[in-house]
Amino acid sequence: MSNPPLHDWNLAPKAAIELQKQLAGRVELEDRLERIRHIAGVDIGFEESGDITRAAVVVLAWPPAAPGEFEVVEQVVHREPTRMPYIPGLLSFREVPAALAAFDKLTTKPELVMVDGQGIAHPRRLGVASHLGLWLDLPTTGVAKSRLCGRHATPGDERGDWMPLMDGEETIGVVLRSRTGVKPVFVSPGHRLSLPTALEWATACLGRTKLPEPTRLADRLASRRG
DNA sequence: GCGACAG
DNA sequence: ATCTTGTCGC
Repeated sequence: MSNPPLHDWNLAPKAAIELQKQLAGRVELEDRLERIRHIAGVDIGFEESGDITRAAVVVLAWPPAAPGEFEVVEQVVHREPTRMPYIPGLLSFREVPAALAAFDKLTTKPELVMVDGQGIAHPRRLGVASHLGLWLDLPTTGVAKSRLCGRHATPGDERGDWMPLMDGEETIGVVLRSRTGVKPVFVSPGHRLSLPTALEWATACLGRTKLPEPTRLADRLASRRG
């Protein structure tokens, strides 16, 4: 893949926050997708007590052979020294550099990328999925296991039930019951796609577990299990 | 000042 | 995120 215009990642919190406000203005929430043939899942894990950051990308073929049965086309792992501590709201500065390096190793070019974390459901509308989407210049959607910001009612108990995630009058994502009887996931568009489309793809990629297949497989690989 | 807080 | 065994439930 090409080398996106990287900025300085090692910024002080205050400077990082200002940069997020700038970059948020570049995020596109209109659908701008190519025909989907490959969907990538991305996640980051840590080794050596957190000293090593491990980025994993798994590419799945679309459509699946059978509902919920995806074929893994390619998967890569990239390890590098951890550069930033975890600070709520500034997650992308800790994870995106490693994710970009992992994408550089990728041979397949996905038309859609699912990221473990928030898209625009972020205080400044620049969660890790949005930030990564800008630098990859690819459609991305965020699927997080818990809430960062916003308020919402409890979605129904049936798989597929959802409720909007609101920040004041603004709808920033949806809380989706991805599996009956399990805590819901938080879906929000990252870049180059709308919320309805983000929800459609997150739902379309569901297997029989809580997380959509792209993110679930990347999660396993990043935690050196898969 | 007091909570809340993706991974 | 990560450290960790068994155990409850479909």
